[in-house]
Amino acid sequence: MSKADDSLHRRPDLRAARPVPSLQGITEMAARDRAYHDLRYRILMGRLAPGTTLLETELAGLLNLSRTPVREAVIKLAEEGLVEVRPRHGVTVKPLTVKDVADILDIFSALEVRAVELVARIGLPATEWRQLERLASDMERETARGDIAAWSELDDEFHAHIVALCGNDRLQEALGACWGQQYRARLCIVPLRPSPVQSDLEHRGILEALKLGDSALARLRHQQHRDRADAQQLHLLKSHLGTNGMA
Amino acid sequence: MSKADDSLHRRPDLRAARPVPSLQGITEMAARDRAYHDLRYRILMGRLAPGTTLLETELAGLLNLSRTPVREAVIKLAEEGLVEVRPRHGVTVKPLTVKDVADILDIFSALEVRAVELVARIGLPATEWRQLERLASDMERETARGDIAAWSELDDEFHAHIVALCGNDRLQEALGACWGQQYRARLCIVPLRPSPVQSDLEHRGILEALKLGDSALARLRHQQHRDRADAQQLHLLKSHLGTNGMA
DNA sequence: CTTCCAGACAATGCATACATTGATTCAACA
DNA sequence: TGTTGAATCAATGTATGCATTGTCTGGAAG
Repeated sequence: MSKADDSLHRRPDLRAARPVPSLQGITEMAARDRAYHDLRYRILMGRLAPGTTLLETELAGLLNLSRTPVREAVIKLAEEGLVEVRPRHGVTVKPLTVKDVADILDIFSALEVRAVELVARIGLPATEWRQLERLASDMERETARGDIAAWSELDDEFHAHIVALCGNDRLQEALGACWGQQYRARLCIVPLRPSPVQSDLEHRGILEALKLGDSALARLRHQQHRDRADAQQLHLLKSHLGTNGMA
Repeated sequence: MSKADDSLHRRPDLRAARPVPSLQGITEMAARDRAYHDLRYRILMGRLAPGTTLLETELAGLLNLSRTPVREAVIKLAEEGLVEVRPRHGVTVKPLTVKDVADILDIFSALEVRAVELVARIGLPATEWRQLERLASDMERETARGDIAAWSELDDEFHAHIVALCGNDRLQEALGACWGQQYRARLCIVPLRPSPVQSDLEHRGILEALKLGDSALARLRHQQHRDRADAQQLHLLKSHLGTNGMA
């Protein structure tokens, strides 16, 4: 049995829940994964703009690899919904329409609400609860300072941390995939966001429900949190970008 | 624009929601997809028993293909959770533990409830409603006749049909993946199932809520339906198979 | 007898070669 | 001038070859 296997079930693995781009230690990975992470990173960060079309050969050249691992990476990205492969036209970085984001958020929301419900049912270890409290406080501090970007990072971490405790690896992984898809949309509305006072309040409410172990309450509160936050996100997207494709 | 593209948004595509194994027209597919569908079929139908381990080369020989398309198919199956690849030990058909099934059903349930809610919100076209009514009636007939297998098929179709109307392709696709994963578990408890009178009643209730366009009611009823049905399925699995891996 | 090390072997991961097939262009005919 | 057809070309999908690397076995030493 490998080390990776048993470590998987001891501490919550944040990376699985938070596929926020990161390229550390990318050199020691297999070529296929390097290609995957590299391309994903470029797409999510906007360095590969939506609509960009490249041939498999060009991608291989770009990454200094042969077509085989690049191809496998591209297939994975396509299944994840980040690119589209049209058999003789190359792979295109998918633009996200508002409808796309709405669809993604629908899935994301349904899954995350369930995850929170599960966490409440399992019960939140004291250590984790303290960590989450700390994150909530940090967010409130950033709200006060008006640093929305920092707040947003912490928000990601907060949600991911809860999800990582749900005990359902598949659920966590599915959420990771959704996360990646909505990341670009999230990025581009960060500067437009109003002060997240309401979210901070709701986070406290969710934490309280989790601490109580009241799964129905946690479920309800998180559902409301997401409904409101998603509606806001969609509203911002719609009003500032029209309904066409975008980053 | 290709034919497949616009047809996708006209009529509900049941295949996407119902990845029930089927191998028709498999000869005219690309090798990669042939490999994928063929292997998936064999796994889901139990012709490749859980625990079976094969080398890439052996699989290629089995399907009369080279390693490349087989490899891509295997990667897809692995992402879907049906097989596990251990780098120098071959690919193993994953056994499903009760915990696995519980995890899968958790996701499935969360997503399907959301899908039903969406359908209620969108509104159910009269044509579709009539189709669903017909399916419900057919199920009731099978219940009366005591043909659980036939009932189960219809139940699949009923659920898939509703999901296909939710207007969220990604959601539908995600449900398809879950479906595949729980299929084996479902298969092996079919003969153990009690008469599904309760499900028939609940189906009527869901249809009613859908007809009314009451999304909250639809959501509630479907949630209850799934909770009960899933619990029953898990109970049957647990009591008749122990907690170890199985088909 | 058990454990550790070294060497051989074989499966995979990557690279590359090849064939298929669809797109594009140019020309001819209506 | 517009449309249709064929021919060429190039990108992908598949096959195969090669090198890396992990595993397993056998032997020796503690």
